[in-house]
Order: sequence, then structure tokens, then C-alpha cells
Amino acid sequence: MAASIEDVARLAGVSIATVSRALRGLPDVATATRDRVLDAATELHYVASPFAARLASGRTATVGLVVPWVNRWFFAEVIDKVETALRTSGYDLLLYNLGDARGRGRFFEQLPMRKRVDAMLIASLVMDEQEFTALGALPYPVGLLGMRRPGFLSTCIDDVAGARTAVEHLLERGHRRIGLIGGDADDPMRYTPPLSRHDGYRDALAAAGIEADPQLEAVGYFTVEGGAEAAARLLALPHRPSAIFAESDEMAYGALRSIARAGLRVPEDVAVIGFDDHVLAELMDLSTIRQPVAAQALDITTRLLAAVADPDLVDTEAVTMPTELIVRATTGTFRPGG
Amino acid sequence: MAASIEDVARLAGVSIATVSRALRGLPDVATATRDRVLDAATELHYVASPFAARLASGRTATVGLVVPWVNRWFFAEVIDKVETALRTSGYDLLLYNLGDARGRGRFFEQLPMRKRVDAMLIASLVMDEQEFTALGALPYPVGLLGMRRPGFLSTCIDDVAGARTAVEHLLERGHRRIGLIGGDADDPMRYTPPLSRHDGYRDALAAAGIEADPQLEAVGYFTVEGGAEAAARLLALPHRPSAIFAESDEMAYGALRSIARAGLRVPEDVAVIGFDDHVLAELMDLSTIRQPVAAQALDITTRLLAAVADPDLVDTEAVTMPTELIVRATTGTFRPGG
DNA sequence: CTGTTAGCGCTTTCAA
DNA sequence: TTGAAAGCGCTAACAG
Repeated sequence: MAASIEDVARLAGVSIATVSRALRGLPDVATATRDRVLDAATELHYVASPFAARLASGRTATVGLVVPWVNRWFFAEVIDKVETALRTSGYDLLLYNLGDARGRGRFFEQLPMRKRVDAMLIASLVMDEQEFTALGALPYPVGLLGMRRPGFLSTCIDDVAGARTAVEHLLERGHRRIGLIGGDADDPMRYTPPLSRHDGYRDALAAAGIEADPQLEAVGYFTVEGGAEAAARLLALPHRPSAIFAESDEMAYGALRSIARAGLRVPEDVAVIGFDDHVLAELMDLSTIRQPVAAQALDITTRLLAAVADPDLVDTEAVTMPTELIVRATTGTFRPGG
Repeated sequence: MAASIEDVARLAGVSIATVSRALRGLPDVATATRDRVLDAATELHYVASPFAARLASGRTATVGLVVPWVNRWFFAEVIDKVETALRTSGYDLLLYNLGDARGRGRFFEQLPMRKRVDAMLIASLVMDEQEFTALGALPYPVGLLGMRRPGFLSTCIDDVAGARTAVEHLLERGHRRIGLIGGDADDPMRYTPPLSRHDGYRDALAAAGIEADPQLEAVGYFTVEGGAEAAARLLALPHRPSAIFAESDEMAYGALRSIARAGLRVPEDVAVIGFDDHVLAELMDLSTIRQPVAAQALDITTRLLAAVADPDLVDTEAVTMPTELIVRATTGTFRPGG
């Protein structure tokens, strides 16, 4: 049986209150006493029971992280960075993976983390009024990563501007017929990037005086396989696009495969640009819009923990981080008709 | 303030003990009573405080998952599958990311999850006697994913055999000078695949009567970048290999890039085979050794939860799942000298 | 600076 | 089938 605070108190010859204080590094403990307590704790391999501590103090030393999927590059990266930041500050990470729309529904219905964390961080979800209200009613700070909302801590990039930049890059290269590979607008998961990146695509075309052609917008479900199928559909059009903007690098990879299998060259026959600067983008020589994943994760985690430490001083200003156009071979120097 | 069990008891007109029993679905509660309690709980949006429940019952309804890294494909996949399996059974996932050797050291020194989970699952670590002893002394079942050890629940693949198969495939294709891209043998993280896959490589060569040439063994650190650099070194050898076995697909991708940049063809000049069947392997047309990640994760999680439910019936037989050779273009049909 | 004591919100005997 | 009451192992006033 593991040692309890009483065992330590007995061995050190003090009361359990003193043990508690000494071990937590509170002031007003004589150095000699503290040393005796620490020695006793070490000798008994004592660690406080987190549940008892939480029940008594009300603080959980845990932050909940909610992601729509864990096995997609962006989220794996986010989990990594958030976990490290939390661990460094002495917090545990409770991971909640929505997985699909049903899981998402269950989550908002039950808010299973309601009573078990000191703060919650949610990534990349489009939420409705009711959902925001539910989150806002939680008795602790809630942070948003990848979206913004007045009253909540939030850190994100400007997805619309990023997508616009990508399409403008293609326009500058002389492309006029630009295909889009995006997410499913009706996906009940309501994941943010498909919506905002789609807007950016439309904006850029409109600014260039090009009418959007629904035929050129294919659904790739944000997966490699989906991107490949979407590209195949675009390539099969009577008048196929000369360039494709994929809303994620993973879909762009799939597109590259379909283009190659169709016997076409990149960028001569079809130029391709993705979004994210995924770890393999450089390897694939894929032009893309880079977004700072680690910096976003670190920023929101740090501010969230600050809000936990001092709830009165919550910094709910939305932080927007810059994206960057990375030009590689898939949008090369080739200009259609030029 | 959130409702407590007392509020529910008062509203339902019963004692808190009855509320507790009714809500947990214990037998010996009159149907009418149970309904009244459920109604009251719903009305008050009551959820039991997990900490109080844990303190009182000793059960945490949480499983700890320890991984060396979270942002590598294999582990992201494992986390996803384990999380889903746990969630389905009503367990929370507490994620612990070692990150580096220091983090690993801290973990085994402090065993921070010691008192906060009902079971622990550790993935892909080579552990020493002392570490196994520490884990074995935990008051709950510990599962191993990707390694085996008598007395512990474990599920893994036969990495040695998988690597042997990969190299045998190259040998059958007529290659005699086969390079290896692996991990760093001195890496203090002590991650399992580099060791066992290296053994498989050596075994296959020995069985074919080929003497291992240390020059042909390059360190790629299990990253794309590392794989690229390792391949560049192999290609720069006076007598370069005609084939390369990379211990992970991610390193193989890097190798493919270096080969292409060196102006060489795959598989004519250099054949390449990886390991894992990473999500992009098919896209890259990479031959590889497929391992069942989801099946392994599900198997160990299920058995671990069974052990939690009935500690007397722990099934410590090691389960070994099959790997499969997937032949694609990078080992093509080309035969050197043939 | 240290000890006493009253909870934190549940679960779990034990009695009724 | 239900209720009373004793903890679970800590933290946090409050006293001294």
C-alpha cells in the first residue's frame, strides 16, 4: 500500500498540515522542518493522491484538449505542443477525441469534462450559439485554437487570407481556371478550415473578376485518398483546370498522385498548391501556405494557463498569426499560355 | 454552482446513497425510485464529481497511455485507436508524452501516473530490469504495445521477422549490397523498432551468406529529414548499395528524395523498401512491411480493460500480430544485373 | 511557524 | 429496498 500523508507526518514528527504545506512549497515553513518532511516523503516514496487533493482544493491541475481527430498531422502536432507546454507547467492533459459527428454531439450534450479540468482548449470547430453558450457557462476558462469568438481566449490564423494568397499566387502565374479541393460543406463535424478556406478561394476569384464555377469545386474530405478522387474528377472535366488549390497539403498529395496517373505533368499541365506546410510538403516539392502550428499551440496554452492562474485577468483578445506563401516546384515558373 | 448529489437526493426525496446506487445502475433499487432519481438528475444537469467518486471508490475510470512521441504517424494512430476504445468503455485517456530522453527519465523516476489511473499502457520502449520492476510494482495492470515481457500484458508484431522479410525480398530481387537506414543505437530514448529491425536486417544477410558491412548502415533517426541525409551518405559511398531497407516509411520517403536529387532512378539504380505501411506509402508507391496498428491498439486496450475488470484473470500471454510484405514500385520488377 | 479541525462530494458497509 | 454514517486522503481556514 502506498504511503499517505499521515505516514509522512508521523515519520517527520509533524502534523499533516505541515506536510501538505512543506510539500507544496508554501511559505511559512521553517527550513529545518521542510527538510525533515522532504526527507520523510522521499524515504516513503510519497506522492499526494491527486484525487484527494483535487477534491479538497477544487483545482484539478488538468487541462482538457478537444480535437476533432487525433491522427491528422495538424492535430497530432497540436497535441504534442500543448502536452509539452502543460507538462512544463505541471498540468496533466486530458485528451478528448471527437472522432465523428456523433462523438461531437455526445461531447456537447454531456460536456464530459465539465467537472474534471481547470480549463478547456478546443481546436478547429465551427460552433453554434448554443454550443458557445454551453462552453461559456463552464466555471473555468475556455480557449479556442483555430477559430475566434468574443469573450473567449483565441488564437488562430487568417484562413481566408491564406487561401486568398494561395489562389492569388495561381492567378499571378496566369491561371484563370482554378480548381478547388476542399471539405464537405455539409459535414456535420463542422470543422473550420473547409469553410474559411473556401471563402478565400471565392474572394480571390471574385477580386480577379472570375466567376466561380461550381464544377471546379470538388470535395476531398481532407484526406489523401479523398484528395486523389477529387482531383481525378476535376481532371475528367471537359475543360479541366490548369491549376488546383487544395485546402490541405494532404489532399494536395492525393491530387499529385491523380495528376501523375493521368499522365499529366506538374506544373506544366496542372499546377498545385496546398495549405499547411505539412512535414512532407518540402519532400513533395509542394507549394503551400505555411501556418505556424507550434506557435499557435504554445500561445493559446500559455494564455489559457495564465487565465487559470488569474481569472480576473483573462486576455480575450484574439491573436491572429501570420501565414506565409511557400513557392516550390508544383507551381513552378511555368505560365500557362506564356 | 453545479448540482451535487445532495441536491438530487432532496429533489427526488431519497437519500444520497440511493441516488448513488440509482445513477450507477446498481441492482436493488426500485424501478419507481430509480426513475425519480434519474428525472431529478436530468433536471438538475447533475454529473457526479469524478474526483469525489474516485477518492471514495478508489477507481479512477482513467487509463494512462505513455508514448515516446505523439506527432509520429504510428503513435498518432495508436492514440486515436486507444482513445476510441477507452471512450467506448467509459474510460478517460490520460496522455503522457515522453518527448525525449530527459522526459523519459523523469517519467520512470516519478511515475507521475502512479496514483491516477486504473491501468497503464506503454508503447514501444526498450526497458531495463529496473524499469520493469518499477512498473510491475504498480497496483494495477500494465500493458505493453510493441514489446513483450513475461508477466505483462503485451501485444506486438515480430519486428525482427518483418525486417527479415523486407531484406529477403530485396535479396530475392537479386540485390547483394543492401543499405540500411535505421535509428541511432545509442539513442537514450531506447525506442524498440531500431533494435529489432536492425537485427532482422543482419539476420537476413547472414542467412544469405552476406557479411554485414557497417558502412552500409546509416542512421536516419526515424524522421524524413534524417532518412534523406542517411540515404545521401549511402549514395556517396565509393561502392553504393543497389537497394536500401529503411526501418520506417518516413525515413524511406526521405531516401526517395535523396535518390531523386542524386539523379538516380528507383528501382533501377536503387531499390527501396520501408516499414509500417504509413498512410502515404501507397501514394509514394513505396514497397513496405505492413503492420496492423489499429488491431494491435484495440487488442491491448481490450485485454487491459478486461484485466482492470477482473485482476485475477489477467491474460499475460503475449499476442504477436502478423506483418505483411507489400510490394510496390520502389522494389519493382527490376533485377540488378538481370 | 505549526497544529487542530472541518469539510470537499462521493461510495460503501451496516442496519433497518 | 432504503437510509445513516463512516470514511477516502487531502486542503484550508483558524487558532495558537
